[in-house]
Amino acid sequence: MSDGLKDITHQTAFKKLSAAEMDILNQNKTKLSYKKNEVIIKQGAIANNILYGVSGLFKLHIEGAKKDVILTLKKDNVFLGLTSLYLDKTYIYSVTALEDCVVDIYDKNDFKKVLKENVNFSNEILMYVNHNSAKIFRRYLCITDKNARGKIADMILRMANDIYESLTFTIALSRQEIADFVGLSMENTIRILKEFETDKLIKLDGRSFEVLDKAALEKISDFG
Amino acid sequence: MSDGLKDITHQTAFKKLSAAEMDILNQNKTKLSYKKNEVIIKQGAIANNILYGVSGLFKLHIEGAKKDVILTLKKDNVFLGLTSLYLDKTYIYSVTALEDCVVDIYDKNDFKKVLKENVNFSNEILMYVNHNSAKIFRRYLCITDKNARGKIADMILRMANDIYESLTFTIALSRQEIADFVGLSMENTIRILKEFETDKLIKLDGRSFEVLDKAALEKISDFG
DNA sequence: AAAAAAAATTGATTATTCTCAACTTTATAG
DNA sequence: CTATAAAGTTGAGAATAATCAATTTTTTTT
Repeated sequence: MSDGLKDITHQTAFKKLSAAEMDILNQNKTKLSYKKNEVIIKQGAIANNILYGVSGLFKLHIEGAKKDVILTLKKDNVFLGLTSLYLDKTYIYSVTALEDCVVDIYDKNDFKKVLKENVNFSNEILMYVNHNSAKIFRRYLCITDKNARGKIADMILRMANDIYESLTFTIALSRQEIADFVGLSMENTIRILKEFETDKLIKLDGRSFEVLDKAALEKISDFG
Repeated sequence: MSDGLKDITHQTAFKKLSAAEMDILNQNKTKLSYKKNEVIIKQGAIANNILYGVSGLFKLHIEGAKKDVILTLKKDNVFLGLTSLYLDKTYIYSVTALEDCVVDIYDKNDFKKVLKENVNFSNEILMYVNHNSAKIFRRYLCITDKNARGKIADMILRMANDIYESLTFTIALSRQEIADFVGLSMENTIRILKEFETDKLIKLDGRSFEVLDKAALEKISDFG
């Protein structure tokens, strides 16, 4: 189940930069703190910035006609909003803080300037964007190929393996957000979670999760 | 409905290269023809190459546990397999010819070499990968947010607007492939197509489609 | 051109998931 | 610490989509 889904940190990109190039990035840099549930990037807003998540947990999501769809979660030391680098005038997804967090905000044009100067930096960024694509491809497969139980099992494993890196974790997502993440109704999501608990696959207490039978969850994720 | 989903051609990337850099790419280049339905890139194979689709129509798809999931279709003058550039040892999706086609095959290491040398080329490639991400995000939203009728309406509009650029077209996909594209069962896919025909939204004759009421399809796509 | 195979279609049934409504628990505000 | 709001839970019924089976049409092969 660890098909390279864990986010790679983006710290190494900055190491490719000279002092002068860092100065270009830093001249218009702002550091901001956001509280839990605050919107950091608003879908549809003019994309003037590239953000770097210094600490915290981030939710990337698109507001659909009927649902809010969570594309992915991202931890600290990752770029946010890279997709709008060359492409769009506006951000194509929103980013919301799932925990209190700190974000460095760079000017997009400064960013582009450095990208045009430093090929190693550029290639590093290319690698991250590549990585994001691969991640979303796998998410796409998951949501299309799996039934509801498989989706929930996959979500639990992803949280344990990639986000919290522990079989015991307190999830930052509400039940509604879990539903938005897996693309199911909240009621169905809750029912399946309870079912997993009854079957002794997990232990639940509000938002605290404990994976009791990882092998069984993997089986459900793979074949469900 | 034209939210920048139409593929941008990748021709301009080559214009950024010097003669010497083109030589690097061309030294190990092969030009191959594929017949309709031939597999060009096989998911899971060692990713030694970057491909450039010269002519034809390409299907990018992932073989899931139960279903074959079509990620996207691509026309001529686009790179194929870029996602495996820095990331994976193996291709994460398959590419199959939907029409007879011609493909230039580049060595991945030559490609990387040029990327490391030429920042303009690198930025151009970054733009394409960006663009692909945006496309798949929208597909992800579509498949999660829309009901079956909405998905089919969206598919028809995508074909008309982005792939065939005409309200009248002969689709290269079988009914099963249309189902794989929208993530529905083949039977349900057929039923909804027939329903649209009965409702005078489209005219169907085997694989030939004619969009009769685009506005209505857009409404179904947006609200369905 | 006939036979065989593949693809497309249709109907009936089953399974899955969603929606709605009521209710309980937890969190927040005064 | 009570009142109020928000989040989480449960059950019943409706809606949606999948599956299975049979049949027709189209395509390919001989």
